[in-house]
Amino acid sequence: MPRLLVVEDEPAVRMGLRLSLSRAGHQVLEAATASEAWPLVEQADLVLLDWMLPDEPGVRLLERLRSDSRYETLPVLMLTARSGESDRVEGLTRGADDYLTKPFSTPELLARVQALLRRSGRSGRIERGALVLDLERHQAYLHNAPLDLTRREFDLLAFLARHPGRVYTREELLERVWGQEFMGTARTVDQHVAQLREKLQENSKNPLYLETLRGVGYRFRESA
Amino acid sequence: MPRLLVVEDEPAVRMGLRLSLSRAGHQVLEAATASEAWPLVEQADLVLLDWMLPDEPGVRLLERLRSDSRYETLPVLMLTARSGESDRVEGLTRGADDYLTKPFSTPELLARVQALLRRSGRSGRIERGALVLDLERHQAYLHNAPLDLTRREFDLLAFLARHPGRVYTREELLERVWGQEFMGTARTVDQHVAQLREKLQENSKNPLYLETLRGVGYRFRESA
DNA sequence: GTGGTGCTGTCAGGAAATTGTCAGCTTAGG
DNA sequence: CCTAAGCTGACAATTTCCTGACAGCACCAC
Repeated sequence: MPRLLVVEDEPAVRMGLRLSLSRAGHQVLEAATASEAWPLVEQADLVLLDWMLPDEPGVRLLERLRSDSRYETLPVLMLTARSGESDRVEGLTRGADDYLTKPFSTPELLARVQALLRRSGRSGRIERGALVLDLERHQAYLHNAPLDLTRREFDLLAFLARHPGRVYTREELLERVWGQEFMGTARTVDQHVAQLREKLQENSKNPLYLETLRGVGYRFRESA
Repeated sequence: MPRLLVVEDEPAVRMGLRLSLSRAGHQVLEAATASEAWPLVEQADLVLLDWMLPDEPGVRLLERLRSDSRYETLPVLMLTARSGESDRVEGLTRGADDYLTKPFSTPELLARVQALLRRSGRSGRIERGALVLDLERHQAYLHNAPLDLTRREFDLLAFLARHPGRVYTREELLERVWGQEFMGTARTVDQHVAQLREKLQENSKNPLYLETLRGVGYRFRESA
């Protein structure tokens, strides 16, 4: 399920967006300001960004995103109350992927969101070599054969596969995949990695996908 | 273990922060004033900075940090009792990375601290000539070829490479890389330096990266 | 120079830490 | 009540880490 980050200071507008988007099957993260938004960006598949924010202009945040290699390709949909052509041009030249002028209709919003997600390839499909993860269906495929993964297994694999090469400690994984409320041991992660490795038919000593970094954590192998 | 520097003059608030943060697995350094804080900054991975301090405004300290090349990228989380928008804007424009308005909840505090630490660790890429350290991937490269470093080796190298030219005694290195709880010999450092030198293919007599300062300690060679 | 002194480089074995794996317990859902 | 998933503790297999010993070198005094 794609995660959308709504950055909008007006509570009423934000709620409206949340309702429309979550009803359409998206997961919605919210921020009222640019500074609130920044830490959440990492988890987002698409950002809906208001032009005017209390702390800094939306375009400034947009610039920061574009200058960060991690977010270069993250789709950003600008929202604005103004309908002036100049803003539109400015937003797009600064790196916004699309543009929506308030007030806008819900179908139009959803259509553009869908289009952007599809375009960015984040619509819920991660492909890493012979491994394909369909996030919408919660279904993994290996060499085009469906894999029978449990929820945790799938979530863990999807999380790691989202950022190949990046190492995550067990604690980070517990927090991000299990959730902050999880109160168990870090070794739980190992167990699920082992389970995944078996289903992915890989050897822990010579892994195709899930690498162990002794003393650090796990990472999804970078193919290139 | 990340080290957080709490700069806050109210003893009660400071204690609260210390408890919350240390319980979350962070190491906490404390300062009641800006002048107390300054010498501790060097040891910190993140600074939690109160807006108002007895000797000088927090933003002034923030400015000093930002104008020092060593601390340009050090994450700073501003704390303030005021909820006024102007302060928020001022703090962020002057270089704070995030912002928290008192009173704040512990989960929110921890979440923001986590996010900042993650971010600062990720953006970290240290390049020193043919040697590249990718902190995000926990992977070192020499002439673009990946190096197989253990955790300690990588941590030690990363620490030294972070401040080229600066000498560290064995005791300092043990404290910063191994942690305060380490109770061993200082010679342990030598062993790891030797290990690193071998993997970096360098001669201890004519080192490219890791220099010995007899009677003092080690330092990463300044290329320029 | 020469010799002494202290510091550093190096080696190898044992200690310690980390991870893989297994089996069993608990829980949620049907 | 049954099944599957999730989690944990225990143990084994590795790997990493650390230490003590010794050799070698730099620096100093003479």
